[in-house]
Amino acid sequence: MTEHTVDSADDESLAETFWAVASRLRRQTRDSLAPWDVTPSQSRALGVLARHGEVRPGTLAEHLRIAPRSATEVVDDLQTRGLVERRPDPADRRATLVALTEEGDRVSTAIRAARRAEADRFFGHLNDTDRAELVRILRTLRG
Amino acid sequence: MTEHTVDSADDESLAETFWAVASRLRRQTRDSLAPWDVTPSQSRALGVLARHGEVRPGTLAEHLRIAPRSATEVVDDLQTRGLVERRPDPADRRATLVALTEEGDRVSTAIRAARRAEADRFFGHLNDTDRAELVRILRTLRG
DNA sequence: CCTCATGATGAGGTAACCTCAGCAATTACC
DNA sequence: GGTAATTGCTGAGGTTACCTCATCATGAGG
Repeated sequence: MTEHTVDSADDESLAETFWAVASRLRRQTRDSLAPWDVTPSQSRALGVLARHGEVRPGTLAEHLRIAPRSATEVVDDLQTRGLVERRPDPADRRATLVALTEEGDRVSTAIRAARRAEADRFFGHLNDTDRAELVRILRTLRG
Repeated sequence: MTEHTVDSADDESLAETFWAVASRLRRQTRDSLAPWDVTPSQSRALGVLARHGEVRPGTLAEHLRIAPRSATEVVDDLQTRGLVERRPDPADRRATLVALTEEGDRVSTAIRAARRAEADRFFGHLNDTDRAELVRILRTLRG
């Protein structure tokens, strides 16, 4: 009875295995983000902002591949935490621009480092070849 | 402006790519399950029941790698849909056994086929070698 | 029997999405 | 230059899939 009681090799294989990995990664990510009180989806948004500078919510949504309405939500959360601010888009008065605050910038840098460390820990069990293979295959699947 | 505006190669790479794939797969799975009005997590539970026969909620939880309380929930849902039934465990009067009903059995068989087809469609872009590689690597990561 | 562990579930909560409806500003077209 | 359609954002409200904590019954060991 010491056995793990986890579906293993007998299984629906690919999809099932994929999800098992996904949920392990999700938990680990959540934990590694805990020090900043930032959720995974918020951290993804911070990443986009750090990479692209100020963007409109709709653009953010495209980058994150979520519905525009959902981006509004993430921005709301980040704003209450003081990590981003909204300002009017001078080019279109319907639109808003979302930008990192100074603290948002600091936090996003810290998180970037932490995420890198975490990814190393998670994917570090793989040797370089396997890691490269994995990226390549996943890129194919991403579509 | 026809461009996809999607973070591509410039990226946090592995983890990000992984999640992009995950969400594509999630959507597709959801859609492919629609004909039976069954959610992904329910279908996973059905799969376990089909493979292992009647089990206690707690055991189901272990197989699905979720908290026991959450298994109760999935079982509730499946029960309202008439796909599983609960019966007392003759060996322990605290416990309950969850088993597929006849319809649950039929549905789970159908779903198994559909999921296989769907997985083929999704992972079918890969050649056999890549598919094998992917399984192997994911198994390493699953822990 | 008395205590402690275990199995299930009620209560209540969270993250991360979604759709649909509505308002405001812009653009397209005659 | 005036109406019509479109675009950008957000309120309202919903869903899925989880979670923890508390409770209650039963079981197992001393």
